Amino acid sequence: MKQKITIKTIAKELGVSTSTVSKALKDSHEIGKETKDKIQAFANHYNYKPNSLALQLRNQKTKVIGVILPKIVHHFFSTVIMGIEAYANEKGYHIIVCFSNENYQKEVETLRVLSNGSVDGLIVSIANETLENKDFSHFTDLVEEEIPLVLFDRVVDDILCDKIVVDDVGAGYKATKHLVDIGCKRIGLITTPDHVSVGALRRLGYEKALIESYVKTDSKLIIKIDEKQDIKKQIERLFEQNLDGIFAVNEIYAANAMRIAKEKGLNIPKDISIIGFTDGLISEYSSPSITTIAQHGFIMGRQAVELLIDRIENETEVFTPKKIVISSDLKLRESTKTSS
Amino acid sequence: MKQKITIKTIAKELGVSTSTVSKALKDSHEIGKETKDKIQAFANHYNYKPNSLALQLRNQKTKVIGVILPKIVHHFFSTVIMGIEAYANEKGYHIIVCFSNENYQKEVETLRVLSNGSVDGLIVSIANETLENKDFSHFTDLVEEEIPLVLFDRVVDDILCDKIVVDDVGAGYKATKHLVDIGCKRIGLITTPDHVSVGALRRLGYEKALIESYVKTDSKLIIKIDEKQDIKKQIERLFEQNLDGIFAVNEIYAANAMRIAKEKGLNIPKDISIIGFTDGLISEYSSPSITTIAQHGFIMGRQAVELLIDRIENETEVFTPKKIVISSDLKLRESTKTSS
DNA sequence: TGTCAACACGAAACCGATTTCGTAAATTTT
DNA sequence: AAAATTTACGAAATCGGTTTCGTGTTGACA
Repeated sequence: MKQKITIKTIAKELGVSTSTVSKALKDSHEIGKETKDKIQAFANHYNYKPNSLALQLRNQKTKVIGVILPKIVHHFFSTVIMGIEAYANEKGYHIIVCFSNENYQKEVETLRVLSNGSVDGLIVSIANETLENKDFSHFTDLVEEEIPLVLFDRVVDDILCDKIVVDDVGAGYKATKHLVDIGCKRIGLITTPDHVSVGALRRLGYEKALIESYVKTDSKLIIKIDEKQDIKKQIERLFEQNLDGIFAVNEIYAANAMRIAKEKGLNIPKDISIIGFTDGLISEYSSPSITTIAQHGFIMGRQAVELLIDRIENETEVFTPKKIVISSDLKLRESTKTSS
Repeated sequence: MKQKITIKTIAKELGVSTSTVSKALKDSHEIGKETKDKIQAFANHYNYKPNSLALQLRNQKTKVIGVILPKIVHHFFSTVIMGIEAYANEKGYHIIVCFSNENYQKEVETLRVLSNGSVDGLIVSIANETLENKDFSHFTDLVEEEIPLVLFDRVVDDILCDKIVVDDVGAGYKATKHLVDIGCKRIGLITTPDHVSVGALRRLGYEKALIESYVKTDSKLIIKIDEKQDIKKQIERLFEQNLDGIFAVNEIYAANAMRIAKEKGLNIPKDISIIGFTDGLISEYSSPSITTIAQHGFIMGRQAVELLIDRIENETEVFTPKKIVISSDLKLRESTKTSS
């Protein structure tokens, strides 16, 4: 890189002190008009830009927010990023995005690297592996250091910090209830292993809806996907059961289920109704398009960063962790019957 | 945030100088074993982490790469990010991701903010608006300052820097040629306005394939989508023509085309074959699944960052801009006939 | 016992800014 | 004309590290 022009360069070149340059560039009244003009013209001509590292060091704040996501090739998470970035920018912050790739070690490492002054605060959605092995000390350490932290979507109660979550129970309930309402009697659930909290919560909603509607729950109708194995094969086993409705806790599962149903010659939605989760492009563009729970990722991201910036800028307040629940809507499309 | 523990704190607490602490923590031979142990134990106990801003300032490098994308809720771009992040991490770099949202002003602003020392180099895919109004001075300024810059996918020749592109002409040719080969006679093209270079290039490939196969090109078969208006309506107009094949320059256009074809009662692929671009989830999960040009975003990202880090770490070399062309493959699926 | 090297550590400069405080010169006040 | 005040600028500290260059204390050797 070319030798950057600094305040020192300008000072030497114009035969003044660095303090004079600094003040002149800030249009301070302390500096005479002539000197000011001279300095400003010079700086302008050579396209001087103050070194942000120096400023960050001096001001003890970076105006940068760290974001750690389990993955990015995923409609929900990329939508959340958009929400975060939009509001962050509005407030003069930038975001540095990292990915844990659902990997515990990488999450620990990334957290370590980002928590050494590079960022003013962090927004994180926890990696699956971490949720599985239940070791959250890297997060509690962070809380200990009082580094502002907001968790979203995948959260755990043990970590004392602000949280933004979807009303997963409510969403699971809404979806299942709708299936019941349109006349489904045997509703399958395609979910994640129990350690993924969102999956477990959505299942709770599913069960609640069934119980409330006096529909028998049947563990044979519930299938927990192990993502390390072939997803489609696992879902196929669900179709050995007699089904007239499916609630899948994400888009991919729903799309897979739909494909299998078609392969089996079932008509969607006449023979079987399907509801997914996450209102992504698959749901929108597949045919039939998939009725789904819309998660409002953009709003979640925005809320998360709003909360975080509030923490960063109002440190003085006593700390009482907030938990914001974002409600989610059922978006009716073609994969569900319109009524019984 | 809690008062961070610094080298100064440790020095004062243990009654030594900061230089001693610094050296002790680096296990320098200059420091006696006893002192070293004492300092290391103390630092360890209080979980001392060197302030990265201070180091970056001193070393005059940040080990951070800035990435500016037009959008993120997009399979191709998020895949590219993965590729960038993976290799960057391997090399000890972090990435700070920003979005132009296809907006010229935001691109200028973001570039300005990132080029003041926060990053060692930049990877950018140019915003549509910028391509349209053809003002690239914010990029040429960057080149002027000799800040390492790599452009990918959406590039322009006027900017003298490294570039990673897809072989868009070749890809367009491949797709169209395949349609011809399976017997399509009237092949529609759904593309972008001309200022989007990738769209224009893919069209070139399309035309080349047709000419080569002695198929008449017909401008009525080519439709340029204005994304500010309703996409589906625009594509519907294409169906007023007699068609037996469609090449769409992205997934969304292809999915829309497929939906319209279905609505018109056409059988895919019997009545009409469709090929898309970008191997995203839509192509994979729609039914029929869409034959598509796979862009290898991960590889592109990786190549881009490889090139960039090479530039960053070997500044001494004379600068001759490289242009790497990533070839793309046709991924056959269900939306095209298997043969004529 | 004087000399020299090795050892263990500290002072100070540096990275690029900001900001407080001090001060010479100019101007105003009395 | 002496005193007070304003003007216009510079010196130096600071942010949190690293690194070069001393330097005082040992111990070994002649």
